[in-house]
Amino acid sequence: MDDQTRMMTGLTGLGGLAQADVGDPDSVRKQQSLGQPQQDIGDILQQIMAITDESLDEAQARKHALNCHRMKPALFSVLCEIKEKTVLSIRGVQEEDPPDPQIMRLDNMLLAEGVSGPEKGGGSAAAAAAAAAAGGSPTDSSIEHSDYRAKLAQIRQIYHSELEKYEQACSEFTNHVMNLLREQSRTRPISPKEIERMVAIIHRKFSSIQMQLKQSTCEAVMILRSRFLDARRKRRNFNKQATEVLNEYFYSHLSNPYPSEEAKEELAKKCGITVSQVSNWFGNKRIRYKKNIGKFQEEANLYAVKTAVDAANVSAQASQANSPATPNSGSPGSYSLSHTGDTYLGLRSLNGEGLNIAPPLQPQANSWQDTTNPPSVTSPPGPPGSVHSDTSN
DNA sequence: CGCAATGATTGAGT
DNA sequence: ACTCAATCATTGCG
Repeated sequence: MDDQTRMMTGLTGLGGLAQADVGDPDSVRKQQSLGQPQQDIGDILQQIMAITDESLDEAQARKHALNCHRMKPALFSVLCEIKEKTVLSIRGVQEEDPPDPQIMRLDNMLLAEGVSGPEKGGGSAAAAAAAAAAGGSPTDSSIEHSDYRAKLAQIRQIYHSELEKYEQACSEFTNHVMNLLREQSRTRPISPKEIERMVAIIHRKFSSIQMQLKQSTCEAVMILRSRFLDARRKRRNFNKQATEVLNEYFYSHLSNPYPSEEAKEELAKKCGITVSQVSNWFGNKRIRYKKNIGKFQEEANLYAVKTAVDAANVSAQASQANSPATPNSGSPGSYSLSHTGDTYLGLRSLNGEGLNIAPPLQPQANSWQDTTNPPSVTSPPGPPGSVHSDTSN
């Protein structure tokens, strides 16, 4: 619209034949037959109104006539001239097309979920991770697994077919517009740049539609995930052996039950769970132990005995190998032998598995539970004392 | 079914 | 980044 008005004003300002013949047909009529302006205007209106009723052939004929009009080249050059003056303002409008961060986020997520990536690649990886996190029976999880995969595949299929549809529609529409513009470029100057710009506009419109598709696909995947893979829903108790290993470590480091990263990895490997599961376990254990020490008394004693026996076995073997070695042998843990509650009997060789990488012992007994825990009423003599007394026999 | 146990998550604090 | 504390959601037992 803006272009058109500019052209018109430009034409009227030029004067001469070009204006009279082509730019303003009304004035032509005025010049030729001033006597009957009313009727001429009526004619023109009639023609304009009739345009929509014309058949395609008639329209083509009219177009052809216009293209062959003797003044057409003149009009064209005038239009070019006008364009020359206005082209700068057009140029300023374009640009600004960095990859939309939101669409990138969606793309990344779809890729990560295996919806938009290569077949089955990401999906199985995510599912495998979920299975590992579940840590439960493999048969059970693999059933859910395939269920999840089937649903994911369904989503993927819908996504792809929709995407294809959009892309097809987009290219069809773009082609249509380009043809239209090319056709029009015979009568008015349209640079390839402008066609490009128009195409970019169309693509932007379509990509916003595409983003909606991606967004809803993401939502669907999220729902599916929460339905199938939410760890809370799929919680499995750790197996007995794993719990035992974790408890052994916990009670043998009772004064400082904070396994280092290495220790966590070791424990994770031994238990067949992930490091973060080990962290979770220790977090839960610490808080629950602290909350009700009395309740865990029995457990603590049990593991104290267990560890003591293990340690005794190990030390027996060790003393066979190098008998003169002192029991303490300068280990930082050994000084707390008396009453820290840690490392019963000061023997930290825990199964000889290399788990003795625990952080340095704290001189104060169980300082980790001192924060909000007033000497609990429920805990009789405190765990360390009883642990020690039990094992020392 | 109710309940305790338990693994995971979340939000605040450091 | 890690821990704590509270909480959620599930499991397993009586």
